Formats: sequence, structure tokens, C-alpha cells
Amino acid sequence: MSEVGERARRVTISDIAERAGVSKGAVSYALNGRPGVSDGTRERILTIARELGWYPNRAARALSAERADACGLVLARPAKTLALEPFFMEFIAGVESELSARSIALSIQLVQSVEDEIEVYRRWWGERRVDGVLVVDLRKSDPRVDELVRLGLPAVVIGGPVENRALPAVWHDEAAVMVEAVRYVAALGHTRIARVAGVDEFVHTAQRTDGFLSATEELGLDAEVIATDYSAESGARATRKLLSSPEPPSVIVYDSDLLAVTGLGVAQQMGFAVPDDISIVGWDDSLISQVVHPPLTAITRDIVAYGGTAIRHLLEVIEGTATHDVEAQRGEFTPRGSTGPARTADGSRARRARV
Amino acid sequence: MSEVGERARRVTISDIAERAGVSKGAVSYALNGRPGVSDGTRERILTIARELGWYPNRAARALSAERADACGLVLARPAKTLALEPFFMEFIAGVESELSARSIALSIQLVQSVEDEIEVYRRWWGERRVDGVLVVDLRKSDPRVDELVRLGLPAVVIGGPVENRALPAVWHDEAAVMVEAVRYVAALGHTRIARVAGVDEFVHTAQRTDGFLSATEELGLDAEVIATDYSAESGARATRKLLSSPEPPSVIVYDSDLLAVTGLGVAQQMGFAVPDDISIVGWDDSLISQVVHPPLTAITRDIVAYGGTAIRHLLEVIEGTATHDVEAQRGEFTPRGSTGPARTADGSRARRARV
DNA sequence: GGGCTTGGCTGAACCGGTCAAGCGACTATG
DNA sequence: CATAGTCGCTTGACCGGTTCAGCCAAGCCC
Repeated sequence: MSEVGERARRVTISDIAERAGVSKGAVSYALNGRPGVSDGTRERILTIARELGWYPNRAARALSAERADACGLVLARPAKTLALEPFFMEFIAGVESELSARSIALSIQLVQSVEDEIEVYRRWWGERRVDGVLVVDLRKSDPRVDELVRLGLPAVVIGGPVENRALPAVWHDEAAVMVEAVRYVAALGHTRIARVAGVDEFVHTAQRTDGFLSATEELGLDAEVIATDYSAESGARATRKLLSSPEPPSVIVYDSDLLAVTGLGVAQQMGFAVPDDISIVGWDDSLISQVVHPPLTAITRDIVAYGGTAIRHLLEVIEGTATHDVEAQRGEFTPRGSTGPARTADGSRARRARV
Repeated sequence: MSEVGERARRVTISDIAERAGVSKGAVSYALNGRPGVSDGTRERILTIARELGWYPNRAARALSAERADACGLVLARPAKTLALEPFFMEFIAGVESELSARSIALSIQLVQSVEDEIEVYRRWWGERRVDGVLVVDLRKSDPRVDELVRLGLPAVVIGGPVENRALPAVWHDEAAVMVEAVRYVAALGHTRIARVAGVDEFVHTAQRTDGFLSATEELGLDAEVIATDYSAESGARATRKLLSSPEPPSVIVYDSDLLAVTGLGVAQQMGFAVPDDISIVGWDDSLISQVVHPPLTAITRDIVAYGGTAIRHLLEVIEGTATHDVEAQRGEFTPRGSTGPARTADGSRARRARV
């Protein structure tokens, strides 16, 4: 009988070996489906293992196999913002769907800064806690890349490509879909268009800004870009600034769902009708952009699939069977109720009185 | 020189021992701050460890110490809904903030069903992958509780208390804050009030419904409760049904931020002015309820702190120093722009034309 | 029948830590 | 001065797997 507080002794391969009347080695061969035991013995061992409810001790396996059977993901954004950015949870869901099938764990850590993030990589790799990591929010000349290369920690970067191809990356053409979006609103007759961007240092932000500026220039549109830190406050501030200017834009393209929803709220609060006075375009197109009113026109990405692609690539990199880049399916432009045709060009823009 | 694909050999205590001219045992004592070595030797060993960039191999430590230095969290909600429910990311952030300080990992797994969740617990515990788990979304007569008790896997339940106190729990008084919310809208003159609840089987949902029904009865209000599965669609459906009824409520209290924001969108789309025609109350009060227009009146909880409390309690349970329940700080009612006084009781309720 | 191969299994080392027991040198005590 | 106790360190077993070398018996061939 077990006493209070005593933890049940768990089954090991030695227990199985004893019961089956064979050696530990034979049990190991049988359980791993490797040659070295007869079919009869193998069957017997498997049956006993099932009866006893055996699971391999991960620590023991990790110690001799020198793999942790775990991957890591460090997120260096403020918790409050993270919680609101559906991107990450969907991304994690996609990662998980691949990992759980292989019974590989996902370790997640939230940190404050890139320096902390690097320290986590050092520790994780030093402790052999992970076999590899996914790196998000790639920056221009990112210090994490150098450190990961130095450590030799297998990694796949989300977004990219990475300078000098120092690390393999999974990415898609951000600029192209931005161009598509700009062309669409231009076709609706809009001529003044603004972009509320994410963090300037992020590579994917720069790529989108490039696409935005080249497309607006090509089409001869008035363009403006305001950077934010992805927080709701900075998004609200940017929107307020744009809408209070003497000649406000008639379209704002946001860099995330949170920014877009916040912008929608600010516009409504300021008495701008959406899309009559101002058209709004979101990015990522998680559920949130579909439940607000009006539902947001957005750049749609299958984020769950993106996560799956990324982690599958990481597993290949860990195996050593891949080091190249992978281009994921690119986003699509999905028009909804938050974008409409431009006002007729009489120069004035009717504004509803504030409620 | 390292060849392509070769992984850097990482530093072990044997390397340190050799360098310091002492045995492995001495190094172990020194690095763990235990007696058994002189101050001079200890200093020398620590210096060498720092120079070499040593980190303890977690697998080795776990194998002999019989602890994984990891905690687990299984989420059994659909990925799309999870992504939109800021509660979980904030909760995870709170958990992390405590764990990272102790360099304990958090393993997260997303599953489809309670059965899958139980299977994950069996595997994790069998593999010694975790030392304990946090259990969310407690149900009435929850099969997970029995299984966790049977396994002997240390666990803390979020929400509760658990039947027969079979497992320790962290929870707060859901009914009381609901009563507070109902009293507030009653004081504004509202008499028809509806609740769009979460999953009926969840204990915290039942507690809130209890509080809702007892408060409305006590105040003599017309009350209605519609259950959902927390998805945006079911929330939209419930809202549509309520607002299309011959005598719609003038207040709807939602069970999560996602449901509330969705409800707001549906109300606006149906041409109901918020709060003039319909008042809306949200739950959890993450940032999302503050960025929409109008900002939502909500039940505010410090979810990050809630996560911190929960994981600290789990660590105590793992240590064996605690088995009792902990009552966390309860939510507060935060009025904002989405609730307003009831229309004067002329029996008619003006409705704005659909835009 | 002897030599050779092959299948099926055992035994032991090993991964990198922890930790109890032991041991020599030094100090304190009667 | 003999004995006991303490300090500082070493030795080696151990955690639960994996893996390699080796061994025995059976089968095959000539």
C-alpha cells in the first residue's frame, strides 16, 4: 500500500526484462522495432510493456541519445500585446499539430528583450533542453542569428531570408501581397493611403513597407507610413494622428489584427464612418477581424499552416537533412465590409458629427 | 576545426573537474552550493564553470534527481478559439514569469478532447516529462480529476473547488462578481437582462450562472441564459437570437471577451446602438475590450497574477508543502462606455434603422 | 565432420549528473 | 599520546535508457 505523499514507482525496461526473462538490451531492441530479437520474443515483450503501462523515461533516453525531443519558442513581446495578437496562438497551434504526432514537446518562454532571448538560447542549448528553436520577429542585422550560429543550435527563422543565409528560414512574399492590396484600393479610386506599420526593425515590416512604397509610387498615390511597436496604444495614436490631419487618408492599411481593430475603434470614436469616410485593411485576418463591425478587409494568411511548415522544416534541420530556405504559401487579399469605393472627387470629405 | 554538421561538444562537469584537478563529486558539491568543498576550491570551480560556459545537462539531472524541472499545460479548446481568447496567453505569461525565474520549463500541448488530454497526462507522467500540471476548464464530475489522482501526478486545478477536494485548486468567487454586475445594471434601471454563457459543463460557467440567476431573482428582473461553446459563431448566434426576440433584453452579459466583442459586432450590424439600445458587459477585460468602440464594461481580472498564483501553488504541491486550496483575488466590475441607463419605461424601445 | 555464417540474445559500457560511503590528514580532547 | 571527531575530498554506485562487442547454437556447405 502506498503511503501518503509517496509517488508510485514507475515501470522501467528492467521490469519488463525481468518479467519476460530476457536482458535489458533485448527489451530495448524490441520496443524500438529494431532487429536483434525474434518475432515471438518481440511480441511477448510488447505485450508485457503494454500490460505494465510502460512509457520511455525521456531523461534517460535524452541522456544516451543526446536529443531532448523538444523544440523551443521564445517570444520577446510584452505579455499584454502577445495575448492580443492571435497570430502567435494560431502559430503555436500549427506547430503543436506536427509535434504532438511525433511526441515531441514544445517549450515556450516569454522574455522582455532580445538579450534575454539570447540568454535563454544559451541556457536551453547548454542544458540540452531543446533540439532546436523557432525564431520569430527577425530584425535587420539580428544579434540572435550570430549567436545561434555560434552556439550551433539548430534554428529556423520565421520570416526572412536571413542575411547571408546564415540560418535557414521559412517565409513568404510580404511585399507582393501588399502590392496586391494597394492596387485594390487604388482601383476603388482612393488616392491618399496610409500604412500603420509594426516595428521598423523587423524584416517583415520593412518588406511590407517596401511593397507599399513601390506600389503607391508606381500608381502615383499619396502615401504615408507610421511605425508603431504593435501595441494598441501606439496604433490608436497613429490612427488619431492620421485622421486629424488636414487631409486625412481615405485608406489605412494596418500591420496586424490588433492594430486594425484598434484603428477601427478610434475611427468610430472620432465619428468617421467605416468604410464611407475611411477604409480599413487589416493583416493576418484572424477571427477577430471577422467578428467586429464592419468585418475587416484583410490580408489573409493560413497561420496554422505556416506554423506547421516552420516546425517541419526545423525537424529536418535538426535531422541534418535540410538547410535550405522554404517559401511558404503567401497571403491573400480578402475584401470585406471595411473597404469601399472612394468618395467622388469633389475635394471635400463629408464627416459625420461625433455621436 | 569543426566539420560541417558537427555539433559542438558541450561542457560537462568532468571537463570542469579535470581542469580544476578535482573529482566530479567535488564539482557537483561546489556547483550546487552544498558543503563538502573548501571555499577556495569552490571559488576555483565556479570560475572555471563560468569560463567554460557550463550549464547542467537537464536530462542527467532529471535522471538522478527524478524531477523533470518542467510543468505542463494542456489546452483542449479549438485552436481558432484559443487564439482569440486572450485569457490563455495572459495566463501563460503569468505562469512563465514565475517559472523562468526558477529555470523551470513550461510544456504546452493543444488537444482536441478531454480523452486526448488524459492521454497526454498519462504519457507525460510516464515519461517523467513534467513534475506537475495545471488543469483548466474544470467540468462537473470531471474525468481528468480521477485520472490525475489515480496517476499520482501533482496537479492544480484552475477554478473550483474540486468535488471532494480530490485535487488542490486555485479559484475565486465567480458568483459574487456576477452579482455585483447584475446589481449595477439593475441600478441603471434595466429590467430585462440576458447572459451569453460559456460551456455549460464548465464549473466556472455554472457558478456564474448561479450568481446571475440568484441576483436577477432577488431583484425581480427578467433573466435569460444562453449557453455557447465559447466560439465566435455561437456567440453571434446567441446575440442574434436575443436581439431578434419580440422583447429583447436591454443588457447582455457575456462570458468572455471574444463573445462580448462578437456580440458588439452583431448588435452594431443589426442596427442596435450601444449602449443606447443595448448595454454590453464583457468578461476578463483584456485589452481587446478596451480598443473597440465603445469600450466595453467588463469584469476585470488580473489574469497574469492569476497564472502566477496558480503556478506557485503547483510548485508547492510538487514540493509536498501544500495541498490546500487557494482563493485568488476576485474579479472587479469595471464600467465603461458599453453600458448606459435604461430607456425611460414607456414600453417602447427605439431602434435605429439598419445602416 | 569441420568450418563458416547467421540469428538471437547477453553483458557491459556509456550518457552526465547526484549522493552515500569511505578515507587520509588535521585538530581537539581527556 | 591515543582516540575521537571534523574537514575536504575521492570513489563508485545509481538513475533508465541505448548500443556495441561478443557468445552460443543452429543451419548450411563442401
